Amino acid sequence: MSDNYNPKAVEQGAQAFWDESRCFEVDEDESKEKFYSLTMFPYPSGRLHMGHVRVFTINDVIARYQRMQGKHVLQPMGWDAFGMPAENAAIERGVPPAEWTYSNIDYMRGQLKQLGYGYDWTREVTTCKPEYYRWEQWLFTKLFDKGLVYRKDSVVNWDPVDQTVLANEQVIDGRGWRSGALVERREIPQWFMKITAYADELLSELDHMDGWPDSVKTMQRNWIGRSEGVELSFDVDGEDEPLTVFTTRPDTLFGVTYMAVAAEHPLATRAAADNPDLSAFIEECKQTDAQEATLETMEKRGMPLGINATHPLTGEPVPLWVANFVLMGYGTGAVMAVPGHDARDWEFAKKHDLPIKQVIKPTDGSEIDIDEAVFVDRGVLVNSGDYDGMDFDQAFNAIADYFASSGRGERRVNYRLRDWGVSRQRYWGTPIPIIYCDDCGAVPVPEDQLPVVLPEDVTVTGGGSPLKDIPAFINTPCPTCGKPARRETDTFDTFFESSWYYARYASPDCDTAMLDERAKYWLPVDQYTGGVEHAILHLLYARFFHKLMRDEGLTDTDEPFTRLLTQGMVLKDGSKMSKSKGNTVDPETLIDEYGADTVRLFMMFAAPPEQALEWSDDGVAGSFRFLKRFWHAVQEQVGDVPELDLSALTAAQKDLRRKTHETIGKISDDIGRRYTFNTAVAASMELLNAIGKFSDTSDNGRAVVREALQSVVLMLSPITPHICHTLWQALGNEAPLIEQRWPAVDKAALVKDELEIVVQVNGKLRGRISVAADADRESIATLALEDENVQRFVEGQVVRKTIVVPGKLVNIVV
RNA sequence: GCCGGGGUGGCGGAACUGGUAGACGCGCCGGAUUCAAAAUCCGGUUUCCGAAAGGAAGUGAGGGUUCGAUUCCCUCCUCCGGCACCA
Repeated sequence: MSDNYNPKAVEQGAQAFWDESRCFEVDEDESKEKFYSLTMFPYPSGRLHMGHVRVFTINDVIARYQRMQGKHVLQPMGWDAFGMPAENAAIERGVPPAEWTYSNIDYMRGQLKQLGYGYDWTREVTTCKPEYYRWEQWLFTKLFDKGLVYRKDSVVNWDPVDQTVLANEQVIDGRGWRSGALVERREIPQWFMKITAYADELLSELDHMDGWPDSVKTMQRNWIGRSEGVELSFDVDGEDEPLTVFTTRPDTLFGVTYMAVAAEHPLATRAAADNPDLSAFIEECKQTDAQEATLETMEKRGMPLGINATHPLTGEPVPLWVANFVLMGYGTGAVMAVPGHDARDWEFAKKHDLPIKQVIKPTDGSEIDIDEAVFVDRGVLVNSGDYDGMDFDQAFNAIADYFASSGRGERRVNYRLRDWGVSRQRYWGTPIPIIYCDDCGAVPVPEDQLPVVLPEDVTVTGGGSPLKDIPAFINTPCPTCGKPARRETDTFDTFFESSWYYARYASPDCDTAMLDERAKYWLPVDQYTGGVEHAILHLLYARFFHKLMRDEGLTDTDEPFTRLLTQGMVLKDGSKMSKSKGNTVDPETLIDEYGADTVRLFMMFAAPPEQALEWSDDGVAGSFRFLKRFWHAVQEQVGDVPELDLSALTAAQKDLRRKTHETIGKISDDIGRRYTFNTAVAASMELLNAIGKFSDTSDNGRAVVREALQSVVLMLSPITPHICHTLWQALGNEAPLIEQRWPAVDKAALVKDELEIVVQVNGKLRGRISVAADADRESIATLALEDENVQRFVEGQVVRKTIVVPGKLVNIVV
């Protein structure tokens, strides 16, 4: 081995070895236990950023560790290749999106190889290729036949100057990012997937997903938002149809003092017809973007419609209002308002001087002033006619039963989750496989005409999708009747592609079906790693797609990802690294300077994976120094070493062996169970420090050091695989490191004769004592009291209690 | 606004099940080596008092439970992620 650590040579050597031995290419070997380890695939934005390096390293560490446990490991990589940035690049630089995307992929693939990740590149998947997206087009048409997709009007951000639909990201402070015009809400017809049909399963399955973080499961539960309530009807003056609302609080029904409908609601539209003020207000309500955060934080405004509904129990008139915080498309587009017992209704009533009625009183009998403060807790009904005195459950049931029996309402389960709108008015995406015929309506493209290929030779200007200007794409005969018809020009939401790619890695080259039998070997994914920002949308859509594919017979499992790790962001100076902030650090520069192992090591050492990681140039230099020390520590020990003689160990040799095997135990737990790679690295450093302090050059001394060093090389190999590959060879091992098993703990090495016990007086540390490992509580307590410093604090006091925690501490309470 | 997560030395973090707060690393200080510097090696490093032994305080703020709280409970402050068309 060379005298100095030369990362470039070491890394090229190791990577060449892995390439030549094709050790990361895997088949479907039924005799072996499989382990499918996956990261969320990257968008090919141009170059890798530190966030990529972090996820990929975390997952590579897990994959390599599992391989050392004897598992048959699949770790694939691919490209989430459709999306807006390619169109933006096309507008700015005139490069067609396809060309831009493919050249980015080529560059980034090279960067991934430099980092030494153990991918099976034969399974690479690129979502903008027809051989990939044809299968999601196929699935969409299957779901069309099953009634799981439908078309309805839905709200988008409309830029009135550019005459185009904007993504939420393109709306800055309520204005279009290019035109600067105030964005409007506009309704256009779009395709939807019935994810709500799977809401109950998506919710209940979470209870069994032990490998997912509780925080993610909680977020998904809240997102799905199952609630049990009652749907009830209010008659409206001058209308044939009653107004239907859903409420989870039918017990507060007597407290309804007004109702509110969305600006787009037909009742509002009709009332505005001969009321210019109202009409102007409704137009104003539409002058906002379509984001929920905007809606929930903006000033709550409203205006009376001048129409009354009739309270279904009291018969009293209830005024109807139009309000900017009620949205068409959420439920029925109308809500009943109970200002006494709902915070938002209370504020609105205060502002518009609407009556506030108390119909619930606290269970503890205390008095409240409903005019001073809203009361939202469940309680006992008052001012509610026959229902007075009932508690929540009694009132809920009684009122629900009354409405059901009178045919004016029914119990209903409601979800916060809405169906998934998949239409995008953009070019660089999967064409939605639908043909519109004047006679036959919307017709799915037949299987033998798939894929609907996206033309790649286009000019993107930013003024709407270029597909609209390609007659050869649009004009096509109706598959049903053969008459001239038109293709859909919208494309799928890019979440569509990322909802099933994990399955396609199992059957990447299958051209007869979406998935084949190989998928049943590899699925589900055992380990999935990606950013927390995907905790809801991507992970929920992927779970939904898995169930859709299951119901098509393509897989036989219910959930796609067994264990989930959500990693934190990479920050610099306290904020996320981003081009716009100008605080990025280019991984490639660092690889050039220090090598991939240093970058990988720093990433794993600087923070636990789930936390945000604060970038530090000094920290990277420190990681490099450690690898140099590691290199020299091994260099000092190369050459043959005698067999370890366990029967003739000195106390110091026993200590180092104990440290070695304690460390093996700790790191196995840190990497295998806890995923705290930072403490695994720290433990390796401690062991290496212990080796450095050990100066015994006797035969047995050298044997003990060799055992310790070999253990460090093996245990750091998932994190810094290149240097460990080389050091392993340098230590005289014939078989390559990549074929080695994880080291095992020798329990005999862990045995201790004496333990150090901490002595507290009134919970404060006052001394330490050394006791025999098998000492009983009595003798530990006695010994503790004898300690000189302890005596000072106990003297003259009455010992009230002595708590002995075996192996840990004694607390003397005086 | 709603949902989820964080806040510990000068800095990144450790303390896993309520039991020694600050492992490991960075930075800094001192020393060795060197003509000198870099690199490397050794030692120190929460704050305050003390020569030391030792003592007091201390985990965002305030309160509570406990022999004992960074850890559990309540209230609040603050930062980060998500909120359905960024990926």
